[in-house]
Amino acid sequence: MLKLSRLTDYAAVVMAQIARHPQASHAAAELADAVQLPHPTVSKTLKMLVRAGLLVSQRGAQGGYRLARPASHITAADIIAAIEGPVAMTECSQAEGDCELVATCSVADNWQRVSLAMRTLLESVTLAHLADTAPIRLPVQLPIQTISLSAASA
Amino acid sequence: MLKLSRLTDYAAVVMAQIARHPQASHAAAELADAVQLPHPTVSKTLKMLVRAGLLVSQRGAQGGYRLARPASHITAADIIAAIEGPVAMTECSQAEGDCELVATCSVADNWQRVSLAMRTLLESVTLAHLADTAPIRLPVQLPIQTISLSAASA
DNA sequence: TTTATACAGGACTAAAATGGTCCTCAATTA
DNA sequence: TAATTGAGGACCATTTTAGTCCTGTATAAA
Repeated sequence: MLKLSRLTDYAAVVMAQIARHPQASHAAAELADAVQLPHPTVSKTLKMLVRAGLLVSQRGAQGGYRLARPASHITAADIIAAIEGPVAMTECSQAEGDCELVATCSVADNWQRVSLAMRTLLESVTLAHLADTAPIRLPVQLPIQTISLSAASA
Repeated sequence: MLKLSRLTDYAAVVMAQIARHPQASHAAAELADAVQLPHPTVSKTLKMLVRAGLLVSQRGAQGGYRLARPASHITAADIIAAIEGPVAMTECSQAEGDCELVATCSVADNWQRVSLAMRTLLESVTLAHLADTAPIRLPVQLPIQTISLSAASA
């Protein structure tokens, strides 16, 4: 289904919650309560987001989490990558490319272009967009083949 | 990783193989040999593609598979949907929407817009594109917010 | 009519990913 | 020093995925 994992969904919701109050430090318990999800799960998600460099944490009383950088500089691709690893539609779209069929695979090139387009799309959506209640605008309604996406432009 | 399942990859490769020789009927064994994948697995994939209406099959000697319609009318989204079900990034982007948190979920709207954009992108890529060796062109390099994607336009 | 070919459908298994919980340790602050 | 709060990782149950195989059925050619 080409679906995000549930944890990624949680991550987005939690990040949006923090983004709406960027000054404050948010404890895991507080966030779990705010988004109506179990504490351990939210906590796990937060730790992943810290490791990915999207959040900074502070221990101890009055500690908690806050954004590592402005919401407008955190993208949907960042959040997805923090939980699921890099956005890549196929094995061979990854850097390491451990698919041994690349040689005989006739569609690898074009799948990778599609994959790149998806990544570009996800990079164009920021946390500020997600947290906002106003509809975001996305560049996808043009007829195909009007605009070039060369493989080299990555 | 927002990755396609391996079977979906196989499906794309097999479909491309058929698309390159649209007149002939292709037996599962022949295709498995052509794409260098095990017969049972290719066979399973083919059956799924038939059930999704992307291929038509003929039994018996000289039977096999061929495209149900021209390659230019089969999209990447079709192929993905045939194997993995409808393209939807989040639970709540699906029709049935069995996520009971929608009410409290603050990002549902915008995730659905992103999901829609992804689907649109995948629908704009055809099997003819995938099977072709020429680079495809995709509409994703525009700056964000120049073009509107309203939720209602689905 | 018979036989070989080739797909249909589904059962089945092994392996991996996912979702979720919990425990112990470390840092910070009042 | 005690209370708070995150870090890290172990752990388990469940689901998904990948892959194989078996039995049945349709078709075409001999």
